[in-house]
Amino acid sequence: MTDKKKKILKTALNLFANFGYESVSTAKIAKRARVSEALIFKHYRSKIQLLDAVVLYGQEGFKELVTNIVLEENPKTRITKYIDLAFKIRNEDLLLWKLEYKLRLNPTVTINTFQKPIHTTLSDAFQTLKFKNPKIEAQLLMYTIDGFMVNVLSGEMENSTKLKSQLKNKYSLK
Amino acid sequence: MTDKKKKILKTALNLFANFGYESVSTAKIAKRARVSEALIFKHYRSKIQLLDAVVLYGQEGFKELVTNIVLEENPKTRITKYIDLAFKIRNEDLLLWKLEYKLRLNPTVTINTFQKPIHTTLSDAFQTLKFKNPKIEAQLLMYTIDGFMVNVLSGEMENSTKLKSQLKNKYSLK
Amino acid sequence: MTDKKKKILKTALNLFANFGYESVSTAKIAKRARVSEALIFKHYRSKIQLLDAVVLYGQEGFKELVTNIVLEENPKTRITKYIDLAFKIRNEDLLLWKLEYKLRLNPTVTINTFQKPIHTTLSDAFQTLKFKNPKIEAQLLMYTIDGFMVNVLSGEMENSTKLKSQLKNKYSLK
Amino acid sequence: MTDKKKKILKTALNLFANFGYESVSTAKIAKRARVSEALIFKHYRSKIQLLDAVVLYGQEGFKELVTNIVLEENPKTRITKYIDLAFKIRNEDLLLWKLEYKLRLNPTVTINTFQKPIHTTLSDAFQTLKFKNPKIEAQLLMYTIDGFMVNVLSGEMENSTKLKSQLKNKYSLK
DNA sequence: GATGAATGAGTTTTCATTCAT
DNA sequence: AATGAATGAAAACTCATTCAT
Repeated sequence: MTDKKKKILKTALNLFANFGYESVSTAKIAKRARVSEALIFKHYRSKIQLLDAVVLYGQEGFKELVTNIVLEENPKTRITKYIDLAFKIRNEDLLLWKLEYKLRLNPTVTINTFQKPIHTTLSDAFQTLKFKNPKIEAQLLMYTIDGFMVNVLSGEMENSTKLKSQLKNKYSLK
Repeated sequence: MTDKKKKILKTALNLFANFGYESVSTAKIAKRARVSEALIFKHYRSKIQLLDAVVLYGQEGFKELVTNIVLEENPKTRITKYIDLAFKIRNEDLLLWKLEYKLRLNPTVTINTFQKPIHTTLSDAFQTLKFKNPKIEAQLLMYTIDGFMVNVLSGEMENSTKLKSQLKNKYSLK
Repeated sequence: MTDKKKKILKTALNLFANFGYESVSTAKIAKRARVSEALIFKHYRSKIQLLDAVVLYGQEGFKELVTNIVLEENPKTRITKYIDLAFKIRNEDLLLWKLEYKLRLNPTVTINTFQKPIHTTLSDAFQTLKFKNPKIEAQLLMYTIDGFMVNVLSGEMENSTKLKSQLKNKYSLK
Repeated sequence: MTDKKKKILKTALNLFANFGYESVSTAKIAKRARVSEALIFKHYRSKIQLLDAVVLYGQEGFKELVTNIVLEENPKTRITKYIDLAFKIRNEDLLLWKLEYKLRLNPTVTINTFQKPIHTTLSDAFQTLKFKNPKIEAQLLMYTIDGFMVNVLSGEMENSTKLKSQLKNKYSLK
């Protein structure tokens, strides 16, 4: 992957995440990435396939995070890790998350959200911890995190430390 | 408000909610509403002001729901009502919710989300019920509901009955 | 002629003269004249016919001025009157002149410029005064005035007193 | 500058000069120039900037003419050259003049009319020739030429030979 | 790999005009 | 006489995409 090809990808991620796929023209991407508009099409064939590539590239980052959770043996730690995920997004990952949630509400392109493996592994953890209805429990926790993310990503920064500890308390985590 | 003017508003709500503001052209709205494109601009001046009008029109509906919660005196019932809100969206309101959440992530236009009054009233309820950190508690509940909504609105219909009762259980509601 | 009909005419003159026929929409005229757009068409049938009416209305004013020159018996006074014409445009007539010259360069509508009678009467005056080539002489004087007008109307206010006396000097007028 | 880009410029000059900026649509220009409408905007960004470019392109031509007058040492010849300017417009320059005068009355875009340098150089000539009030004299001559131009450009072709010689006579030029 | 030139189909918006009341 | 509602056609401009080099 040449420098310019990568530059296009990163610029597209940045713009799509911040302004939405529809609001960003290929011309704008080209300008920001300091490449010709034609090059975008040489490398990615169409705007939608560029989005595809961006999403795929983003998913690389997510995969790592998910794996880290799924492979955690201790159920409490596993849940803790999941919760921590949302509360300490690395700056570089912020764009990925923004795009992810935008695409969930505006499914321009099919994305793999890793929702299912997360749900499975959390259900398993709750079951091991003898929670009633572990599947439902996992679902509810995931919703809470989703809701938190949506709010954070739309710009409202909360005092997340208190939130996190209170949430962990609910599951007797520290 | 003439029939056609209202028709434009409803059509716009429908299309904006389902496909997003950017993806819907005024031509498409006009066609679906069976009016001339020019009429949209006669009545609403610009596409963005049409969105404004749509949002305002939508908010009318929300106001009622929020009032119903805020005015509830019994704290337990108040929280229950809030939870129920998300779990039994009237079909006619579905579009409003879709648009609301789309706009939250893509703030094309400033919307009043009623988040603040809801938070205040829920905090108050939790305080009355002697919960620790009632504000945080309210916040977390709201996130859970938000997360649920996001998932529901992006098309994943869950077995919501179990979810609802489990969630209510957490707050010792029935 | 009703008040509103006249208001439309005057507003149209004002706008056409200042911004040009093409740049002024019937909507703008209606707004400024505080009448409905439809009324313009009730009274004048079309935008171009409104211009026609405006021009005709303007010509009323000109006719008077021209007559005043043509009927002047003394040749020197006649020429003097013509020169004075340009140098003391009444404020109310300014719009008429603006429109006149705009239409001369952009003949949207056929206008009667009174050029011919003026030329005839000036030629006659110069002949009486024994000028060589009185027709050409008249033509040249008319050009000078035209040029002066074009410059005045495009906003460049000159120290016209000196100009006038110098010009009159050339024809031994005072 | 590619062929098509130049073609657009020339076509625009032609149409703007003959029909006026407002009356000529970009669609018409594109059609006449046998290019896509989009290309106009690729090359010139907006209709008004196209006019800008046209004017700039035109001014190139004028600059030459003006220089030729200003650099003339002999005062009589200098004035003669100025007068001749108007009386023998090269066919290719006609469009430039039309546009120039149209824009003077309808200042859609700021144009450099070279009025000032011409006035200075003519004043100087008249002073050298011991005319009284050389500045005013220059002004009057310029008005006469302006007036002549306005009339010629609005289509009234006069027997200009006689006019020219009579005008020159006034300044004892041949 | 990279670009500048070019375009067809679309975008939002404005236009002059008509019609029912 | 006067208006508000309504429209077809056109306006300027943008879009994603192709192609020759």
